[in-house]
Amino acid sequence: MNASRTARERVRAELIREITDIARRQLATEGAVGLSLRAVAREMGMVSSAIYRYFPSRDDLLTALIIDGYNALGEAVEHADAACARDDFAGRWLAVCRAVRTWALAHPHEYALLYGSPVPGYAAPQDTVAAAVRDTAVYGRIVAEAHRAGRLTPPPICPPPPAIMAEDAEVVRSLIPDVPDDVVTRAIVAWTGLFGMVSFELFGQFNNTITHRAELFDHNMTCLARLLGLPE
Amino acid sequence: MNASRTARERVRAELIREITDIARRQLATEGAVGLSLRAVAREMGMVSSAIYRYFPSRDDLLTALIIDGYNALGEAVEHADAACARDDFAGRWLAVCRAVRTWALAHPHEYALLYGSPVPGYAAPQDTVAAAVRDTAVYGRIVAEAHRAGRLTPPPICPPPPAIMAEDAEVVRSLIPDVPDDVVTRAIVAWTGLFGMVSFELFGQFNNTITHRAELFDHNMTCLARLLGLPE
DNA sequence: AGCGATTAGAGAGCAGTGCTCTTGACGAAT
DNA sequence: ATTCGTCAAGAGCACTGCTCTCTAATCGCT
Repeated sequence: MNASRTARERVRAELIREITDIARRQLATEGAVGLSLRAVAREMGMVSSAIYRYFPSRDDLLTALIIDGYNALGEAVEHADAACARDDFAGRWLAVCRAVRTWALAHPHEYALLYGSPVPGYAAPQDTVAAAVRDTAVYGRIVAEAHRAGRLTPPPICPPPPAIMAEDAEVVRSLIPDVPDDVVTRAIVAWTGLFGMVSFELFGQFNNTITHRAELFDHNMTCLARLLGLPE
Repeated sequence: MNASRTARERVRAELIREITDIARRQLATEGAVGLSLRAVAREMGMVSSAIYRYFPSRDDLLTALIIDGYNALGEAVEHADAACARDDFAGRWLAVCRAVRTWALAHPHEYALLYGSPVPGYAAPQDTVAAAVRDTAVYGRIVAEAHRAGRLTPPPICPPPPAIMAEDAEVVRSLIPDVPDDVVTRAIVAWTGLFGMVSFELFGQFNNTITHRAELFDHNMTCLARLLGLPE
């Protein structure tokens, strides 16, 4: 009985996989608003209403794609970090930044789904936040390890963070353990700077303006690394 | 004859204004994807097809809203800058940053239209880029004036910008005149950092994580100002 | 003042969407 | 062998952007 149940479950899981695959392909070509359940069904040779057996609504399909996207980006970031020497903290940071940019350029619509304007009326369920921190954790680990190794020497240019932010830092601390508050705030500056840069490039803010984007990206990420206090 | 022509033109302009007003209100409540020409027509007591006399397509209406948005943001930024002492460059930068954030929080959907994921299949026409640089010009002016006044003393932490970027800097130079390349690249770091921060807050990346957002924002913008080399 | 040309609005209609409900068939457990 | 839950299918609702045709009003000019 158990075997038969899993047989049914298996074909069900296979169908869900196929649906998300087709949906991801559609997302890549048409974007999030062009994602159509009917089109997915058509491509599968199903009738549209049958899809609702597997995803109760379009938003649920979007949620699945979002989680997949966070995991794909997280994986790319983890690989980039793993390929570096552990004590080359600046190199790890730059590798992580490049991995984010490369993945985003390769999957622009998925990136937009993760870091672009939220789809109105769509509230990201709690499932997504777990996947969302995957890449952030990598990069928090780099900062934390650099700090622990005594290799974090931030230039004395930032004002001390307001005391009120200690609580927030508390929440963030699970991602960047055992670092002082001012390291946390600098890390947030670098973090938002990274994604601000990638988003600007991807969302067209550099059009007609900046052409040597890879070079500028590397340079700016290095500036942020210095602000963070990463060595070299 | 001129008067009568303008009579017709006037009612036409009035209707266009009314359409964009209703559309903007709809945008504010429903978001860009919820913007419906039929709903606008319904609210105006018109039939849907009549709208097409004024906006040949939904994208054209969106374009009008985008241009209006850039101008509204630009105006807010200009006002914030104008309220500061001309030689208080750090104060002007922070005021501009706050103006962007305040405007974005007050008009989240419009901000998303300007700086969020681009609507797929929608290519921003050239008209929008002219309006888009309005706020950027303000902020480039602050940096340029600080540099000209000899008040720009960037900390020696950034590597020199790659020579290849000189051409890009050339293009940007109209917005930040008469500054060396490394000032331009630092300015881009600060610029992307500002919008990266605002976008993260608005697009939900700080949810369940950072609560004292105004304080963190001010602090981080000050860090970026120091990186830029703005005094005080 | 009146006539021809231009413009505005109304309505029907097409193709597409997300989603719901009902119907009939199949396979598994009793 | 029969009951029961699952599944695909189809019809249908309300909505979208957009195009067409037709009518009525308005404007410019003689």
